[in-house]
Amino acid sequence: MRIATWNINGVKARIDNLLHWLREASPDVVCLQEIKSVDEAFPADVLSDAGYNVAVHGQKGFNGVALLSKHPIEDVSRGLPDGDGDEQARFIIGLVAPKDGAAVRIASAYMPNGNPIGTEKFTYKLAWMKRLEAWTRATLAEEESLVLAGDYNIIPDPLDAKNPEVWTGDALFQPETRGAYRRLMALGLTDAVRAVDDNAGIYTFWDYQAGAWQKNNGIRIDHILLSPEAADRLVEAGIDRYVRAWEKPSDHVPVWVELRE
DNA sequence: ATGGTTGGTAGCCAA
Repeated sequence: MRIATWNINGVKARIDNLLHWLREASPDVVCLQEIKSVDEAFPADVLSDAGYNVAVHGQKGFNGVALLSKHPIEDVSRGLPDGDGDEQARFIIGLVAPKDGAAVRIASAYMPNGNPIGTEKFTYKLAWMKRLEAWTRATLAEEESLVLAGDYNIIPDPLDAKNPEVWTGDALFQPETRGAYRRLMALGLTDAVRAVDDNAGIYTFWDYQAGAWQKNNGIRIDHILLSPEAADRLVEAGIDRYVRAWEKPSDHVPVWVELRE
């Protein structure tokens, strides 16, 4: 099963790119972030015509996440399922069950950006990470194939930025942010891309400004994290960076994993 | 060099 994640920065502005990439890459499941759409305006019809079931958790103007799947999506939850609620639409999870294959529980997560540091936005980011860690700890006890995919808005390591020194004052690279990510990973998750390639220079985001793409001034902030049961099934992982060179691109590109049945 | 670009929305806010 091929599972991808992509922050598309507006589903309405990106629908042609999305459909084009779906035809080329043909993923089984796609975790979308920053759809910037309410549920009613999400283009479920054209995505259904393209062969995908849809589960959406949207809001007006900002944020918003969705799951697309060639297989049925069951047991859908919107928002982090810890009962605490959230004014911002940042998490959706469902069980994807192929007819003739093992099921995978898959989340599409859009972590808070957290900038600027020293404000309530950064506090919200750290609180959100803490909630995710607590929920993940409890959920890993189920010993299922679990895939936590999304835009983490976290640069885990200096290797994950072309110019790490320019990110020192940024919420994406703060010691508290990286510490929260390390605690999450220490629960026993596997970073799928790093499991197959530990080289520098692997990025998923290039800013629109100052010619970042042309200079390859990128960062790696979109991650696919696997439970031990899912990691046992890991075949391959990759980043579709060619999508960043298309007309009207998102500032993020798709990241994907292939899991054996 | 504290810049500049995009999306959603209707003035700026978020990234």
